[in-house]
Amino acid sequence: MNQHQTTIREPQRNRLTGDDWVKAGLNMLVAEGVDAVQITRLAADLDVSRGSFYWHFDNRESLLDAMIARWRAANSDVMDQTLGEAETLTGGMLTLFSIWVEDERFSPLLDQAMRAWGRLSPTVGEVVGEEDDERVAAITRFFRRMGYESGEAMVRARVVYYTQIGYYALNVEDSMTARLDMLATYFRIFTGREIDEDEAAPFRARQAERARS
Amino acid sequence: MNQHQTTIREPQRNRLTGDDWVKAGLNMLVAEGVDAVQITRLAADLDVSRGSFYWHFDNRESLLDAMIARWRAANSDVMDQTLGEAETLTGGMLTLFSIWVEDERFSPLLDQAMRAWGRLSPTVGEVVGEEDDERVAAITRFFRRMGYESGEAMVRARVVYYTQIGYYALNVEDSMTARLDMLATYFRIFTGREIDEDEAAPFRARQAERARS
DNA sequence: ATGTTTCCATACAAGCCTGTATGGTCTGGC
DNA sequence: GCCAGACCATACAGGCTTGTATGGAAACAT
Repeated sequence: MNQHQTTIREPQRNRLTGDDWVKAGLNMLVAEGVDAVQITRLAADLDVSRGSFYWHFDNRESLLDAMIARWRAANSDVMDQTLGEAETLTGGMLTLFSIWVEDERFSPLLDQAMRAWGRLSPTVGEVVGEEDDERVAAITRFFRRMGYESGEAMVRARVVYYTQIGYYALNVEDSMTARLDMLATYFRIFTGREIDEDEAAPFRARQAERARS
Repeated sequence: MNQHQTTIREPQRNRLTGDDWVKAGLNMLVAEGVDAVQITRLAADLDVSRGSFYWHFDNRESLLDAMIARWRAANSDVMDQTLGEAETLTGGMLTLFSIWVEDERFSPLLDQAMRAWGRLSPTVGEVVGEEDDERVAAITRFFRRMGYESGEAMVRARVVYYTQIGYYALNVEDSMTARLDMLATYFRIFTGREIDEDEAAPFRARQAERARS
């Protein structure tokens, strides 16, 4: 700890940081959309007055900008890093499935909310689009490493990623057992090959366990 | 354009029906989301005063209800009817692709807007969910007719439909030639079989023609 | 042509949200 | 102890939207 220099103070118990407002904003974005991200409502949620907000931010616009930056920073390279370690086709695909259901850095709900926002805001749409492109590129590289021809790798990456997006866009809710029953079929469609059940066994066990808690 | 000496009584045929307001509402929904569907803004678009609106509708809520009903009615059974006529696997898949790009009854943009709305409104979400289920069921029946086993037919239907949804959710924009280049690959992934190029030739020609206009 | 119905314009009263202005309170360094 | 700065509360002005009330004009029947 520094002694004579001014140090960055720890957030006080009762006081807020700018990031608290950003997190509250993202929560509100997920729950009710951008238009519901209002200073008045966030202040009520945080149990504080609007006066606090205008100390941390210039205006509502700057809060929205901070929310965008936070999402982008949290998501960047997650898929690329995770997929980069995959050594087998089955392992990589299971990793891909896992990201959406159990990776802490990934939030499908926030993803969806950002996408809905991006549909109406060109600047947000651009950020989301870049992120999407990076993810598809990461999956494409994975398929290439697994020996797929360039064009096919790209189309397969798209089908996999778009299906995931569509899955959440449609708010599909089927049970974990139903999902695991379809696992081999999804794998066959996505890859054109058969899943390695020996390698999939731990994944199945882990997901079944997760479903119980 | 003064109107001082005008005894030329124009027919004033610009009177509106309730459906005009509904259509304007849907346009606004697509362009800027539900929260932008405001009586004041629609009145400005229709070049009329808000007084008109409150003659056709009780309040904003009833307009939104009418918008939902109109979307549902326009979409109902479209996919089922169109796919029901398909005799071959290639024919059916091409029909499926066509619906999204050239069927007048189908509007992917409105679809997307309704989905974004449904994310925030439970009642709308339920309507959209029912429509989605019907469409997936229609595609599943098609795959079954083409000889796929029941479980596989359902999963393939999902992959096809979710991919379409994801495709639009991501605002993908690639050229028609690029799309046609990937056609055979998409077909192979979706169906697990090879496309009948003889049957696909007219489709390719028609799409290439559409791209020029 | 005349009265009734249909459709629209205008004015007004609420309510909500933003941004600013200003003053209060808590915290840490000196 | 005291002071400066970080943090927050309160009050106010301006803008925008909804819904209602009410009068007027066009269309249509009789």
